[in-house]
Amino acid sequence: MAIAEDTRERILEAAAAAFAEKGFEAATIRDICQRAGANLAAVNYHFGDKEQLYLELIQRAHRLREQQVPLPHWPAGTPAAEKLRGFIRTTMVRMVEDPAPQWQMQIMMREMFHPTKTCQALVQDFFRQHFELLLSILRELVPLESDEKLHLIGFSIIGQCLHYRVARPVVELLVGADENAGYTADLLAEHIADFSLRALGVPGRNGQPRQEAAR
Amino acid sequence: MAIAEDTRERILEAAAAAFAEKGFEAATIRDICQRAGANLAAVNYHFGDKEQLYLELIQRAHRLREQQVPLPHWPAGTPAAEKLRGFIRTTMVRMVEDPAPQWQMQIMMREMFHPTKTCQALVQDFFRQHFELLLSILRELVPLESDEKLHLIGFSIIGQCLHYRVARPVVELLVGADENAGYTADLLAEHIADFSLRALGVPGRNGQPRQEAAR
DNA sequence: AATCGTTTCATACGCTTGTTTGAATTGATT
DNA sequence: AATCAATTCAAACAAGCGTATGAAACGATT
Repeated sequence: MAIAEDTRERILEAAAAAFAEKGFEAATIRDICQRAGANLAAVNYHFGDKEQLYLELIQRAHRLREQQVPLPHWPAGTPAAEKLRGFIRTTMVRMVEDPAPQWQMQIMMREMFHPTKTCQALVQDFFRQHFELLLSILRELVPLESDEKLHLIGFSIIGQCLHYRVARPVVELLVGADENAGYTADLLAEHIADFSLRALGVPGRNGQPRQEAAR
Repeated sequence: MAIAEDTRERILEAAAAAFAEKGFEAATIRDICQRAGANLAAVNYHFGDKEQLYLELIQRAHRLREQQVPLPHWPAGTPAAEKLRGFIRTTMVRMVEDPAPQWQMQIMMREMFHPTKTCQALVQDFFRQHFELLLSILRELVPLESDEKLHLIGFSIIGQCLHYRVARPVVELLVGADENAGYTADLLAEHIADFSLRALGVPGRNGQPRQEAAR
């Protein structure tokens, strides 16, 4: 019983790594079971089949995301610009950092771009949650813009963040390994926030710095 | 002879579609040959094996890109801001529009994010070319910034563009099918250019419009 | 100590994949 | 009309995949 739960857990761990690395079809049950030190038939016994194993993993990823890197929640009166900075920072931590095993975000991404019917709903509201929060901040920040314009602005911000997850190999190739190594969540988040707030015509933290700032 | 060249060509066409849709491993030779109306063994006969067929396709994509949507070239004295607008517009056309069969960009992308050793070099300088051009424009636009900062700015711009290729399913899901249908290369390019130029502190076309602009 | 439900294991089945092979077909050249 | 290289074809191959099965091993309960 205790042992059973144990191999179940080991399989989930191994599957997480495998699915994140190679995707659903490319990852093989044989590889997963070998990494988990379990028998080939273990997946069938504990989960039924490959797809249900994957489904359970997605649900787990969804749950863990919320616990480990919750979306920020601000006290009333927080300036909208500060909220945007917080939002971007949280997003970047989720994108590039490794506080929890990073297979979670990796799988959510893969699931979004190559959807599996089984868990569309789950992944959908994961992204919708983020987007709605971002929109509410933007509405506060530039109340005069139309909804359509706000959507575009939202994508401009998300696009900047996503780039460092989705195109990381390209980034490293273009700036070199050293500079790439310095791209921490904090550094990137600050740049993206500065860039975006300026684009929105919101003055920087100390009046309007920049020009001449970095060297 | 003439017939042989013909099936060779048909296979290349079919393979382009298949690889772009499903990627290298997921696309099957059987499917490709069926679409091409050729025998299963035709790939082996004309190309040797699956990988060499893929390689030939990448080379072709690389060549065609240059011909069909060349990077813009400006007369001396063109304002840097105008160059940036042109660069972004060209990029967006390559990203979302379908002037040539769009498998070309699709395959280049896939090759970048899931590299195949065989054609790293080819794909690398495809991206490097773009990036260097963008950097040269930015240097002209904000000459006071350091190279590191320029890299970040470059990624902010590319990230915004890439988003509409890489995350298009998410985009459609978040704004609905109607609004998504209105996202032409022109519309998106103009937004991204406005957004980015403002972020760089470069005044818009007519002084400093925006706020109250779109409705 | 014997029993019984739970979990592991080795093995095999059916299917799809990329690749190979040797015969059939074709179309131009002699 | 005969010949011959180039091309097509049906069929088969080994290898890998997800899944299914029935026997073995295990642990708690009687």
